[in-house]
Formats: sequence, C-alpha cells, structure tokens
Amino acid sequence: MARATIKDVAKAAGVSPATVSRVYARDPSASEDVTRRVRAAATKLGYRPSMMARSLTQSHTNLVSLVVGSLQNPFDAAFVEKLSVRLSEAGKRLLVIPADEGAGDDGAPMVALDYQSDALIIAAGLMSRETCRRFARLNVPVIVLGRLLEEPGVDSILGDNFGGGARHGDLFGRLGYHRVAILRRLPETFSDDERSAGFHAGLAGRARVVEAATAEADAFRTATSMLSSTDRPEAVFCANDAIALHLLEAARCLNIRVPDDLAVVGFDNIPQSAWPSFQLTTIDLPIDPIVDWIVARHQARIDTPGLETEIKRIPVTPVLRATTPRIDAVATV
Amino acid sequence: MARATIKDVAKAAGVSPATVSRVYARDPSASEDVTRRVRAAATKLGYRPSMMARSLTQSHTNLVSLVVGSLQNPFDAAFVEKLSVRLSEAGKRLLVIPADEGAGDDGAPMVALDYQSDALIIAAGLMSRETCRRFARLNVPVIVLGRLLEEPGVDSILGDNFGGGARHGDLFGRLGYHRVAILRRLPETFSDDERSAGFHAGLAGRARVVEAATAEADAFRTATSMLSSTDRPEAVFCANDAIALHLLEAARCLNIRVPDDLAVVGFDNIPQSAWPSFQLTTIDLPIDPIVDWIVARHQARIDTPGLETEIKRIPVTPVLRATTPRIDAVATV
DNA sequence: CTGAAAGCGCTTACAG
DNA sequence: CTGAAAGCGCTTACAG
Repeated sequence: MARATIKDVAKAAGVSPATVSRVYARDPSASEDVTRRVRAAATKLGYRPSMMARSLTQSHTNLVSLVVGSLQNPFDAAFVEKLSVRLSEAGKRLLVIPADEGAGDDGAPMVALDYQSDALIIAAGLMSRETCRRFARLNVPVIVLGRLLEEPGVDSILGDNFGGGARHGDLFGRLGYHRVAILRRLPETFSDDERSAGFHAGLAGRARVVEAATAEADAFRTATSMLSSTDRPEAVFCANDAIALHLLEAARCLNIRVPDDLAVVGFDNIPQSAWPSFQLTTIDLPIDPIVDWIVARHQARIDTPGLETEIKRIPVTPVLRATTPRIDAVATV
Repeated sequence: MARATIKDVAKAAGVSPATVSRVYARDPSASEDVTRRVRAAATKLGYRPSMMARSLTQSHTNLVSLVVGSLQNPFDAAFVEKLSVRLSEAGKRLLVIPADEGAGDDGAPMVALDYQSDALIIAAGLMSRETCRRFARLNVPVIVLGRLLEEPGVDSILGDNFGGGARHGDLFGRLGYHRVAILRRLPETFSDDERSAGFHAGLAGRARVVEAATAEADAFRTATSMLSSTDRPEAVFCANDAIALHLLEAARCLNIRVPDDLAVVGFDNIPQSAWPSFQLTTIDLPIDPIVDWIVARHQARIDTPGLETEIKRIPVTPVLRATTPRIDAVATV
C-alpha cells in the first residue's frame, strides 16, 4: 500500500494541497477550522509529509552528515551519540558516513552532497581543497573536528591540545624525569602534532624525549615493546587515553609498577580512565561543549551565509590521578 | 552558487535530460559517444545526481535508519560502526535516530518514514503494534536486534541468549557454588530475560539464585552494594560484559579476590574483557554475523516483499578466562 | 483566507 | 538510440 500524500489529505479534508501545506508550515493565515479538518484527515490517513519531496522545494533537508572513522575509542562513540541526540533535539538527523567510503578522494564528503545535507561534520579522514571550495560555493557549512583546515567557509573545533600537552610536559619536568617518551597515534593526527609540540614546550628540555607511534589496535604490542627495551622510559605521555590504557595493561603484564617505576599520562579523560584499575592521570577534554558548539555553529552558518572562518578552542583541564606520583604543588604552566 | 542539475549537464552535452538520466542509470541503450559526452560535461560541471529528487520517482532511497540508544557499551558502538561500513559498501547510508527521539511513542521509527528509509533497524526502544503494521503496509522492512517482535513483516535477530546463559548456569553448578547472583540491565531487556532463563535452566537448582538489576551507569555502585552484603554471592552472572567489568572493579576495591572469593561471568565478549586486567569469562556473541545477516536480510525483503517472518539466532561460544576457577572438563549442556 | 499554477530535479513509459 | 511529456510529493509566489 502506498503512503498517504498531501493530495489524499487535501481530498479528505475538502481543501487544496496548498492549504494542507500551509497547515504543516504553521502558516498563520490558515484558518482554525481548516487547520482542524486537515489535522483530522492527516491523522486518519496516517499522513506524514515526505521530507524527500519537501527538500526538493526547500533549501534545507534537516540532514547533517558526519564522516567518522572507528568508534572503538569511547571518546568517539560518545561524540557520535551526543551529537545525534543534540541534533535530534534541534529537529535534525544524522547521516553517518564511514571515512573510507567510496574509492579514493573525498568519497565520503560527496555522499553528504548527494543527500543535500545542510552541513557536513568531519571527525575523520581528509578533504581536498577543491572539495572544500565546492562546499563553500554551495553554501554548505563544513566543520572539522580535531584539525585545522585553512579554507574559507570551513570552521574548526579542537581541544587545547598544545596547552594540555604542555601541562604534561611540565609535570614530567617537575617530577625530575630524564628519559620520557611520547606514544602517539598512527596514522598521524593533527591533534597529536599539537599535543606533542605542547609537551616539548612544557618540558622545556628537562628530559630526553623519544617518540613512538602506534595504531590503536596495536597499542598493547607497541607499548609492550617500548617497555621491554633496555633504556625504558621513566614516564610516557600517550596521545590519548585509549592508548594509555593499553600501556597500563602492558606495564601490568611486565610487572612494572605504576607510578613508581613508570609514570603514564593520557589525553581525553574517557570514563574508563577513572576506573579503580586505571586511575589514569590525563587531560579532560569535555565533549558537551564540542557538541554544543557544532550544533550552534552549523546553524549560524545556515542562517547567515558567508560568515568568517572560525577556529574554536575548547579549554582542557588536567586531572591528576594515580598513574603519576604526587607532587607538592602543580602550578600553571 | 546553485549546484549543477541534470538540465545543466544536458545542455552542456547537447542532449536531453532523459539521456543524461540514462547514462547514470547505466542504461545499455545509451550510445558510447553520448555517454562520453555526458560524463565529460558532468565532470566539468561537478554534477552529482540529487538523491532527494531521485527518490521522488524511484521506490528506494538507499537510506537505512537505525534506532539506537547509548553507545557507551563498546558492543553497541562496534555494532553501529560495522553496520555503517557494511551498508556503505552496499551503496547505502545510515541514518542514526536516537531511541528517545520525539515525544512519546514511536517518534524514532516515524523519522525513518519521513525520510522514506528503505528499511528500519531497531537496536533500542520500542515500537507499537500499530506502527509495525504501518511499516508492513508500506513494505518497509523492519529488523529488530535483541528482541522478539511477533509481527508480520518484522524480522528479529538475537544471540543464543538462552544457550549462553545455560552454559554459565551449568558452569556455576559444576563449580559447586551455593549462593549465586544474576546482575541484569535496567531498564529490563528481552535478551536478559532469555539469558536469565537459560542460566536457571543450566544451573538446574544446584544453587540459590538472587537477582538484581542496574542501569549501566550505576553498575559500579550496584555491584559494590551487592558485594558488600553479608551473604555475598560466591559467583555472579552479569547480563553483559560492560556490567561485569564494573563488578570486577568493585570487587577489586573491596579486596575481594577473583575467582577465589568471587567468580564473575559476563556476556558479549567485548574487546576489553580480554584485557590482562580483567580476563573475564564470558560468552562470545560475534558482531559480524549479526551485521551480515541484517544487511542481507533487509535487502532480501526489499527485493521480494511479503517474505515470511524470520527469527535469526546467532550461535554463541563460551570463553573461559580467569574470572572463574579452572574446571577439569566443561561439557556441553 | 484559499486555490490554481508553476516548479524543484529527477525518472519512466511512450513515440519515433 | 534519443527526446518530449508527464509525473513523483511537495512549496511558493500570484490571484482573488
């Protein structure tokens, strides 16, 4: 059976399709009587306006596309969940597009265009300059998470990666370590570049630093080999908590005591980091402000096209737990 | 600037819109010469067919809607990720709808209808009989995960919850426990009913069983109070791994040795359960077969409407790790 | 306050 | 092999 259309409702209510449309658009010119009849007919027929047809005549679809990678990291999973909820509260829907969609370049962002998304949010993967321009020309807002994309019309939102890294660097310096390590993500990310740079700045040469990188799926193995080396680091800054937890697991297997023999710090403050088994010292990067800003900002761009590019930084807060030794006073960097 | 339409391409290629349409539909009647010209013009103009317009004339949208709850549980996050990837490989897109969408009843499923989804997958939340019927009438396949919905046209896919529970029950019986507990989810789920029933069947009266329920967010607290009671259970069957991990954390805080003073088993086999810190005995419920079946089944229903209702059971496998004592021989129930 | 008409960007018989 | 026409389900000026 075919779904009820606006014509069916119009016929049943004894009005024109235009009138039905007005009732649904909450056009104040629709009379009370007619509104009532239309609503009654619609309910009886189970009518729901087709968003597909509507988007053909209107400039928006209420669809927001999100390009994401893996949801293995609880941080990313929480981001997707919260974004979908907040968007839904605003009457919008989330189209989830895997970052590796389609062959080659920009396959994923293009899907957003195919479905006439009102906005595109990129949490993973890349986007060519050319495609950025195309979105700008079509007035489709693009918001990038965790990366700085210097293109007109493309906004970015990032945590204060440099500041967070600097806190950790300074902490390691004050604790008097001489051999420290950074364990970052593979493939390399922009955020880790910033976190690493901040770390070096905060450490200010007080220790020798080695850097290693690992895919999150390999983190346990990479951590194990890092901790098995002869001149094992005294302290490790992991680019995110997910990796840090694997490092803690590896240390446990190797009977390395934390924080006595090894200090570990992470970044993000995912819920698991607070668990009794881990008690990971980390940097809290709150998700709610990120989602709030994305929802507000994409709407602002829809409402007033041509806005200046904006780069939003979300403040972070150090969280000192049990994977680092106590320190008498930890001052601001 | 407006996006290029089929008319623009037609004009640039010197053909009619119908011809352009045929080229994109891979209609064999389109001549090579014309195909080449159309493709060239399309590339030059950056033309992409509008899925919104297309879905107005075609019966499908290539959109599949998924109603989900929280993604805090790694099992759910992995499910969403894998589903979106597999769907994308099949040229389809995932529309994510939060289960609590819209006021009251069936708000979430209705969104699927608004966007003319080709199918609806329900991983959380409820759906009224009436709405089920509506989907059936409109020939929109509905697939429910983890629940049995006895409605024509609605398929269900579940793990072998009873079988998995029975394995655990039998294990506890063989291990000679006398006071055991079940810690289930709140709000109550159909899967937990089955897991619990299976557990009782497998245990076959060999131990006294108490049941408790908890929201996943409260699991640590609930577990702590369960383990603090005077007649603490000797062994606990947690309805899923996420809860089991919290119980292990609680035990650790209370200095209860696992498995000597307390045995713990879970369900799902999420990656974290295999971590050295946890080594949780559990039931492996593999996600890939679930996703594969959903993708194949929804397509089958689209291809041939009116198929018989199907209830798919995914086999599970016990995984014995370190949260239960060793047992000489664990036979099949 | 309401309706008839045109149009959004496609596809699909129908001719030729 | 290709085009003109009609139509998908809406919305939006334009009349009245």
